[in-house]
Amino acid sequence: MNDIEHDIPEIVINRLPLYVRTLNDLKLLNQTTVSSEHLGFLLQTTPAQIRKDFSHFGKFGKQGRGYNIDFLLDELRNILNLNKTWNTCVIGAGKLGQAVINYQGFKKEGYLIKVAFDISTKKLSNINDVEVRSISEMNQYIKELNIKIGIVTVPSADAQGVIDRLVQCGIKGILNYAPMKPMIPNNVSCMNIDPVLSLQSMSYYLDK
Amino acid sequence: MNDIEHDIPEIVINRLPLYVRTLNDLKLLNQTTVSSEHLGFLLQTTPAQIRKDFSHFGKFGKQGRGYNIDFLLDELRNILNLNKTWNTCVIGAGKLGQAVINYQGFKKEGYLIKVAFDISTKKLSNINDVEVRSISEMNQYIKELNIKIGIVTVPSADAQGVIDRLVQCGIKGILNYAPMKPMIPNNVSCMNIDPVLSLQSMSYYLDK
DNA sequence: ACGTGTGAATTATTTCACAGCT
DNA sequence: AGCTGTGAAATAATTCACACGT
Repeated sequence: MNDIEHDIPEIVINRLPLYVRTLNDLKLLNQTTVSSEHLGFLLQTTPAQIRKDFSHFGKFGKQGRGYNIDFLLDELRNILNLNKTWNTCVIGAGKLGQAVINYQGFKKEGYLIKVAFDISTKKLSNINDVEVRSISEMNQYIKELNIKIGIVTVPSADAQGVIDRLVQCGIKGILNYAPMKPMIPNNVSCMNIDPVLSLQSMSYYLDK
Repeated sequence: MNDIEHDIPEIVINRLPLYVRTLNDLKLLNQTTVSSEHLGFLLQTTPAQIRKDFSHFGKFGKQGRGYNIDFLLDELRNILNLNKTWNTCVIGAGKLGQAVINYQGFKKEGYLIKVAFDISTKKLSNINDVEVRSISEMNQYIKELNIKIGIVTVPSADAQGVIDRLVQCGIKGILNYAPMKPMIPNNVSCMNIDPVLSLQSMSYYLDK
């Protein structure tokens, strides 16, 4: 390959955040360099895979010396567009939505929950400093607050409708907590979080 | 292939719960049969993949007629060991742990949270009818209550220690909410839930 | 001597395409 | 006519292995 690589496999993209996370950990331990061997050990993967993954984007290492952690981190964060903050909103202010809003892990990584929406006008209030607005005001808020990511925490039956509206509002990414597979246009990306599916996959192995 | 197939790819196992979920949805709509074509449409995958996935386990369909939903569901649920309930425990009774305990989706699918553990003796009490016990009593409770799955909701720094203890207590499956990749012996299975990783992968596509 | 970057080889996964049953 | 189950073919992903720079 020569310069800029096109159409990188999704499976590779999905591993990059793991590298970022582990490099952050190493940095906190005052490490300055790391080899693909060591990174592979920490992530229980092969050095070859790590080097191959990086090779899609450029040459980040030094032969005989490994990778400079600060440099590699910055490169990976740039590739993933993490060197900026992203404005998000939560749709569904029930128990799950409240838990998501109260979770501090998003903000820590630059994903800011700017507003929440719910159909019920009863629970219009604040959750952990996040205003809860009527779902009818979605379009206005998403545009005014430059929100690019929607976090869906409504019941399964309502999720497709909510997602359709989000897409119409110009949302570019959806994190879907509803246990269903939404239909999404292919200029919008979507990741699904369903711990029950994980438990069910796991159950296959539990009797072995 | 002939009778019982060995060593089925994990990627296949991970898709089975999606089929189960969708078949349940169809059942609620009073459908009695489904083709791989239709199931593929609902899950945005190819009919060939679905048929190939099933073929690892047997012949569940009828040529020219598709699959009987009740029959297929029962077969898939048996393969995944879902036709029973699983006892679980939650380790970490902080905000995240409380949210997990309050989430009704686990019980609905047969994953029963029988007890929670925490180091802090201050918060020893009940969360949604689930007793919170000291982490020092873990071994005793896991054995007495026949708990096979541990749901880890402690901070990242404590997770490996907790997981090591769970493994020593004979736990067979771990659902890990801590944002780290634990070291696990290979007779124990582990699935990780980290919504931040999903957002970070998604961010790659948001500028495209 | 160490460890990256990368073509080539290997292995895994998906898709094709069609014989055969209902 | 419709649709499964499955070998064969095609594509994708991983791993090997080594030339080469530090």
